[in-house]
Amino acid sequence: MATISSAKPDELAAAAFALFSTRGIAGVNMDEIAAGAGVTKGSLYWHYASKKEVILAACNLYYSAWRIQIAGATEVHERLADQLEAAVAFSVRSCLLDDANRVFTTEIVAMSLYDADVRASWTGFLDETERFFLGLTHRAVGAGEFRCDDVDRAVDLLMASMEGIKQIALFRPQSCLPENEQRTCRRLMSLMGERVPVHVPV
Amino acid sequence: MATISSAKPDELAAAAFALFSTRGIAGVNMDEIAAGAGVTKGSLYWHYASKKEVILAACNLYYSAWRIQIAGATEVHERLADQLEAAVAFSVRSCLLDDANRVFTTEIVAMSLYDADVRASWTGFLDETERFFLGLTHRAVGAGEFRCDDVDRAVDLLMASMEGIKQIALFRPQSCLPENEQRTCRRLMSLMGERVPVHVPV
DNA sequence: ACCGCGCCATACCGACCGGTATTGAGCGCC
DNA sequence: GGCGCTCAATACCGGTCGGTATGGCGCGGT
Repeated sequence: MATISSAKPDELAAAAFALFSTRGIAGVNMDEIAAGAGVTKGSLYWHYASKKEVILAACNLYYSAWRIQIAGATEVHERLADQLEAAVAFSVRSCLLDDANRVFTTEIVAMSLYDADVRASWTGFLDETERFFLGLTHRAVGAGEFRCDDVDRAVDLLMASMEGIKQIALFRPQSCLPENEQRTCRRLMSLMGERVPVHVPV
Repeated sequence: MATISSAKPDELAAAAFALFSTRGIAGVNMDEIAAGAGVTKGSLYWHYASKKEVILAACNLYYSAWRIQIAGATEVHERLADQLEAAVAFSVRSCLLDDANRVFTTEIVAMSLYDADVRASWTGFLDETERFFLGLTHRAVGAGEFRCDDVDRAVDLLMASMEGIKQIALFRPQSCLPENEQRTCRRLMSLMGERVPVHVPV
């Protein structure tokens, strides 16, 4: 058979992420993760030394997916203001509609309360997200496409609001309805600043 | 001895809350909860049928403490705008500085992912909190002390931001510094609307 | 004096789970 | 063919924890 083997750890991490994001981290044991990838626990422990390593690998998988998705959602737009709006819309959608996202991130946050490694991992992701929005907003403002008096304040509030929205959506299912999703996007954008209307030459 | 006994369940719940809020719900077992109240597990199970009942009792204790604290923080002010500002300041402070608050609520939110009873309990608390801020803001606006075009939007964003701030503070210790705490309060208030200056007769 | 009952302690069960020890199958290499 | 490496499967250990069974102790009622 001679499996190339280099992809196996990723396969295992993917199986772990799939289970974690539906049944939670504590709700899944190592036997089930192994079974999800078609192997047994003995093999799983050959690739990862502990459950925590599996969790951190699943985190990295999540971060990679996020990078790809938000890049795909924004890069289709030419104008920077549109990119910013698309990035916010993508984030809101994933907060409100993506149950896997909510389950996984909530568990990771809870785990960060006690585990410094997991906390460091998530801190890195938060930093990356913040840099993304800061950079995009600054560029949109610099290009004269968006008006925002205090970009740092705006992005800070945006980040907090999005985390809060994701959390509260668990308790307010009606906030996940399409019309409320759009309203949430508008509210978040109005919190950021306002678009500069395109100058249409006559 | 003949202990009055009526206070015992609350004592047990208080011991449970103290442990939950420092070491998490999953990190505390029934023996430790009982020991924290000076009894053994047998007694604990005489008062509560399951660990979940203990958890829900600890939740109710938390809600009661919140009611008392936020009432105490606001009622010292005469003007409604001041009350609103004090309520926001209290919430921010408890989000940023109160580790027990963060640990307990994060665990409850994570538990709500899978347990409908816990979720219902926390939903009730969120509703209560929202009603509190909606009512206070509406009254402040009605009394002409505060200007806010869309109270529903403002309170929605406020609730989301506060939950997000509490969560993100775990990963950004510097946001808990006093100067950043005040800045956060100002940002949240600016998100709500603006105070109407007191009319000082000359 | 006796009983019932509220309250508590002791001892224990059974299930679960992370992690390990051990063995073996396939494969490249000499 | 024999050796050694990689990777996988089986069985098992040690410990934890929620929950239960059972018995005891003191008090109030009669």
